[in-house]
Amino acid sequence: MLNQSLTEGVVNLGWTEDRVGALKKLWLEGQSASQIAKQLGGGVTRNAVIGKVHRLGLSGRAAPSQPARTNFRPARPRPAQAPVMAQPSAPRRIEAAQPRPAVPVVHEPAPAPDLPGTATVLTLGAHMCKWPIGDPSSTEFSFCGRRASEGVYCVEHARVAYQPQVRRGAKDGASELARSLRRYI
DNA sequence: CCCTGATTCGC
DNA sequence: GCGAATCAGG
Repeated sequence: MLNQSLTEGVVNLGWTEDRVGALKKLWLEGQSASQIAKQLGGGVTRNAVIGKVHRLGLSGRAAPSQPARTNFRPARPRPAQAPVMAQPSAPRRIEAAQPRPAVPVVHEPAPAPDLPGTATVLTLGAHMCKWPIGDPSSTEFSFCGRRASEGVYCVEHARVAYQPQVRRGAKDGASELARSLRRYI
């Protein structure tokens, strides 16, 4: 069998129509540049993907993972490799953002305050339980939201929050505490 | 420190 | 045209 695996590993396939098509598809699906780069393979980096996306004019999609930065970056103060003189008659103009269809802002419906973990920082009222649910850095983060009775927590969470003290000296008190806390994590 | 996209500019 | 380097930000 002849060697047909010379192209294995890191290879620089160009932007064939196939790959460009895949890029468009994945990008429009909302995949991040790094994810796309990973799937395309061929040693393409996320920078390459982003660069291609811009060249294709695909930038600014419906569901960007994160809002792009708002500040304009002044210039790139890079340690110049060669002291080439600047072009006097070809100043780079600051291109204003191209007019794009305004992105409709979707408002979430008010969550039911009955179920724990449905109150967001926006909907959390004064008398709602402020026990955190989930990872605070996640978009899924929320608060318990039930009626607060003991301080800022509901009855159930107040018991956890205001545990007076661990009975030291008790047999295996630590694991007992851990067990009691486990259901709240 | 992880990640995101944006931009510049040497190649 | 390409993409590394760099930036700004979550």
